[in-house]
Amino acid sequence: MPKGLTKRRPQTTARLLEAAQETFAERGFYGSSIEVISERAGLTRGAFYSNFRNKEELFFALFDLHAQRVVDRLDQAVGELDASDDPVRALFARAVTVDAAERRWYLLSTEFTLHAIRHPETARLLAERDRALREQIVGILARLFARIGRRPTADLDSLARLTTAVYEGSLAQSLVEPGELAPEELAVTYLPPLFDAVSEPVAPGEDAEQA
Amino acid sequence: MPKGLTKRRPQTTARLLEAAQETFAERGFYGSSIEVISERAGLTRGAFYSNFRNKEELFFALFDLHAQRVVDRLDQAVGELDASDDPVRALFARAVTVDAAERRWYLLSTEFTLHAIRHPETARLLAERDRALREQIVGILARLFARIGRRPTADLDSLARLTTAVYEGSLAQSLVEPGELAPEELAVTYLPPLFDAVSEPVAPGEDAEQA
DNA sequence: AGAATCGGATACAGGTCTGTATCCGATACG
DNA sequence: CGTATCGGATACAGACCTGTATCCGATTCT
Repeated sequence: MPKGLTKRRPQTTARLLEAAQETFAERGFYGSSIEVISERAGLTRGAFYSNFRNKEELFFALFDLHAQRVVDRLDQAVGELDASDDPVRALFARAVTVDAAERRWYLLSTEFTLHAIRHPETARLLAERDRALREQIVGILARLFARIGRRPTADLDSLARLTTAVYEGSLAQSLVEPGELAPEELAVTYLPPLFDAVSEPVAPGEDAEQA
Repeated sequence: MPKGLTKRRPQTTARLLEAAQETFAERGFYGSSIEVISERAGLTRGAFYSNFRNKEELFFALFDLHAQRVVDRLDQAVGELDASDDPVRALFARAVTVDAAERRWYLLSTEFTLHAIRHPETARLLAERDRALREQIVGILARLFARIGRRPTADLDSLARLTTAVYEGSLAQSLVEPGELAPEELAVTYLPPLFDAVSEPVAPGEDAEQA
């Protein structure tokens, strides 16, 4: 519950996050010292330590930002679903855009995951974050099925895992072989029929809601 | 062309490589200092710098060792191909074993690849190594097709790339979801029919060799 | 056996990074 | 307007790590 001159604070935090994003992109997680990040933000390490406990916490802040962006985009896309021929395909085509920022994030999170594998405490934190994000996605999937008048026959959590795996796997391949494969292609092509296969139409009468 | 007491040399080199493997497995590439590796080998940094220029060169030495193992295993498996119902499947089932060492190597090489992405000079060296390995594999694939009396209709280099991609992609997934998916499964299941699809039988009369 | 060389140990110089403790100007609030 | 607090800067202490230069015992070859 801080009360004081809390006006400059969010500004400073934002500048650090911005600088971190750029620095991580150029030099990776290990290669980015706290000093360089702070300098890039036009601040000193003092400011950094006043805002974050360490570099890991900084990464997690970026993680949260990114997760929010993903959820927002998916959420909005589900909300704007039209009654097209293949609504699921339309959704992925809209929501799954792999731009430069997305590629950068993939590289960073991969590096961080490898780091976490060697540091159990960090791995715990990361897994918890992953879980929370997946939970959000499960909610969106549920809304999606409701929206298209179908009921999933498969476990939504595992479906969320698969969706993520396809997306990330495709991204990895397109990084290794740039130009050979559009990163969105696998998801857009294979997920719609899959979603169809793991769900069934709801009977006309029943569409009551339950949390 | 060294002539002197070259008898202890290979011993020392081997001890350093062994220690590097263990240390990298426990602490990753970045996390392993040359000092720790040397100590683990029961030597000092002096010995290390007498045998390798730096940590990267050490990694590449491990790369060569691993590549040789892969090539040997594949090569031998092709040589011992029996006239079974599905020879390609039999080959992959034999040659593609994903043990703990293989998983460790995957983690290490992935970390190193990310490192290389940020260091163009290193990336060049890595790409060159990859190319050389792929060349070996192309040779093996050629022998394989000859052995089963078929002629490839697709570019062997791209087929080698795909094979590697399937293998590594599968490995990545099985690391993320241990127990859900046997790492060999995708390769064993999907590659045989694929190989069949990209080749045609040779006409009975013609089976002359050409380098 | 002696000379030349090799291989690894030791010592040195330099650089980088982290985290903390302290300080001081600025601001909000009474 | 004065005071308490906040936020960032500065300074400090300590830990690593790399690469090189030098040294010395051991060994091969003649």
